Amino acid sequence: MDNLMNYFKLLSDETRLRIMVILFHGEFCVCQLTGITGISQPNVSKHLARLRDMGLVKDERKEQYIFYSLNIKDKVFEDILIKIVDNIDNYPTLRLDIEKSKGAERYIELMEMKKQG
Amino acid sequence: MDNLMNYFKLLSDETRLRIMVILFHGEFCVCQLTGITGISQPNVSKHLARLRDMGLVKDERKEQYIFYSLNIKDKVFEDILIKIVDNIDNYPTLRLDIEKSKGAERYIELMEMKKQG
DNA sequence: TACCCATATACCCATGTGGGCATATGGGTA
DNA sequence: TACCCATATGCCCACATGGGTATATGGGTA
Repeated sequence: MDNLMNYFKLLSDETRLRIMVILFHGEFCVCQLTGITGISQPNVSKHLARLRDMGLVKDERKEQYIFYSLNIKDKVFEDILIKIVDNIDNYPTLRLDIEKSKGAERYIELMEMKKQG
Repeated sequence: MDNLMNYFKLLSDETRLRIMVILFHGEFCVCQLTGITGISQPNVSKHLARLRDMGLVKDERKEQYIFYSLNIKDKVFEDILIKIVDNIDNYPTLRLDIEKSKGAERYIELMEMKKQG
């Protein structure tokens, strides 16, 4: 039951709920998640760390970026997430995040452009 | 989305999670919930009040006892609860609560006996 | 009215939490 | 080696939360 409660605690925070739902739709790096959500980079990182420590998310470095993706083993928790995603139209913020996530390469391009000045 | 987050926050607390799962199986008064769970009466009352304020639970007085029952209108939330109950065997504490709830009249009888000395 | 009893509330404490900001880390490259 | 940059972490603050104990409330009954 502790696990179950921890899942709910994780989803009870807006930042984490948004991150989880975005990651449900693909893998994204920190700068993309920051761009999509408008949440500060340290904040995104901190919540990702919590999700990773809970084993719900895994990370993989690709060149200079670290990509996160879901890593859910608990069937009940997975079904809960699916339930949310299936009803995404009820949750405008989540819906908008998903829309923006479709153009998420943009946030990496912005990083590259910034480097080249 | 705020509602969704509130649902998760409610379920992230052990006391409330247990109460919700018990109420899923019937209606019970405060003293029964106290007896089933072993949680103190003020604590049970406080959490019931929060659940009532969220509109997830309703109360009805019957003689000297106040019975609480579920009052869930949100389909997503209802499905989440069902998901938990369907997998109750994964959660020993919840399972034990349900077992004890089957003999919950006992806790009312104890109250009556106490009155008569 | 006065009392009883099931339930609700007030107050206190210790603890957990999220966010902002500054800064550390560490892999890649020159 | 030294530097750059994406990401991670530390520290701080304000605030919410949960539980315990004591007490208030309010419906029923005499």
